[in-house]
Amino acid sequence: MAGTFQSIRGIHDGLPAEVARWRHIEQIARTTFARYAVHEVRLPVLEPTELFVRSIGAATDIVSKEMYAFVDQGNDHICLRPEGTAGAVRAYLQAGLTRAGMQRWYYCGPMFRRERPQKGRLRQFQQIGVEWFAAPGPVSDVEILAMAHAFLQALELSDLRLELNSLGCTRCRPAYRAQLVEFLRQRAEALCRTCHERTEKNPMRVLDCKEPGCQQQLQDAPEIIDHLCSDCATHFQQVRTGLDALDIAYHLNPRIVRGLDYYNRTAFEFVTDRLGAQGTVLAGGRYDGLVRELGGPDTPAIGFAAGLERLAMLVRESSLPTPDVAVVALGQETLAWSMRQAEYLRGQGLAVVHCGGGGAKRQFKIADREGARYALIIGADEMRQQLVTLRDMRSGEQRAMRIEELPASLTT
RNA sequence: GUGGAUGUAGCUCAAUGGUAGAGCCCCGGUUUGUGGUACCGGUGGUUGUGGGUUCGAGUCCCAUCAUCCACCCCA
Repeated sequence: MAGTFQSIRGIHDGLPAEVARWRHIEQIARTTFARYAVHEVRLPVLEPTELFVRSIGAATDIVSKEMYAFVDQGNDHICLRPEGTAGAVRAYLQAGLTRAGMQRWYYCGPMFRRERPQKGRLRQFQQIGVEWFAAPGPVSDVEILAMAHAFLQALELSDLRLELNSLGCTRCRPAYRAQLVEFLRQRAEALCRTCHERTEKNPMRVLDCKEPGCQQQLQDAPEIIDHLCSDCATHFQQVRTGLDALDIAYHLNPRIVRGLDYYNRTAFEFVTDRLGAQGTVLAGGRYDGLVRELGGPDTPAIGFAAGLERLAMLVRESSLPTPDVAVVALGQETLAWSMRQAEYLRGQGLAVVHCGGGGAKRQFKIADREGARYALIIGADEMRQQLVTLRDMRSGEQRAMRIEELPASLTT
């Protein structure tokens, strides 16, 4: 269509068929999360830019080149949120909830990252996110994983696998990191160009490089799992024991690296092979240091985010609800009365469309296309007798009745 | 940000450099009170956009925009 407006690149419309799928997923999230006593929050889409610089990390791709950040008319530096966790922590602190005990939150809403679009990657996308604050022990890790698992199960998503890792903490990670960098530098010759950059910027990323040549070099690379401090090792072991107790299968993947700086200890991803290169459908982990980093007290926390559009690509076709009744008004003089009957039925809780009057054939075609279960035929004859004719659009059976009888006669 | 593929009717797609077509959808008719089948007819296009080459461009060239796929990154 030349000359018409187009949505911004990578920002798509949610049309009815797609939204039906989203609603289905959201509804399952709500019912699943409710069983874990998790409560919904609705947080701003606009946040101070600095919030993400401080939380996600200035060096990350998200902050350094993907944020929709701008200066507004009042000279404030604000941005469209690229993810949900930082805003949730900000709200948690702003509301003074640090002494209110464990907070279990979920949210659903749009996030924004200015990336190159591709399958499963949009510039505006929706996340269903969960954040638990003041959630210290491995029990929280296990339970939030169990909840994510239950959510995906309820969606009847098959061939998803859970990959699990521990990223260590500020005590054990630096030493490991130094050891890894040392290892990588020794092999720098054999590594690809991007891995050279990663060695300096984010060495753990080198581990999941897709170059076969790099992977070959990395076979005996040191893995964080083997270098956890005793607290982290114990924590991780307890998480694994808990998952086993709940019969939740997982693969240890020592090479999972969470992209955002604030993660520590437990990191996890639910992954599918059905989505091409963007196979992570739900991912998260522990971020014990973030609340403090943003000015609050030491507060252990854990969370995850699921990509709504990615989930929607995996969920089987969901159909739009169709009307119960389509009103066919025959003859100009019946129009007003027919609209009153339609309103009456809507008042009785039925979904009703009016076919707009005019030719009978045209209106029945509309009733058919709308997928209405019944047609309600109102002609001059019916109106004179204060009756309506109900036609079953599948069987073709018709029956005249008073409008008040109609709702009860549909119950089958 | 890098690379590759693709843009023709609402949709899916045709058209050796020589008058832009089909199927589906839509609208109408055969049936002025009966849909989903059938038959008949009809609407609908600056060929994504802007340049260039040519007597002539949907077709060749350049640029640009968008979509898709991959890298990168991530949900």
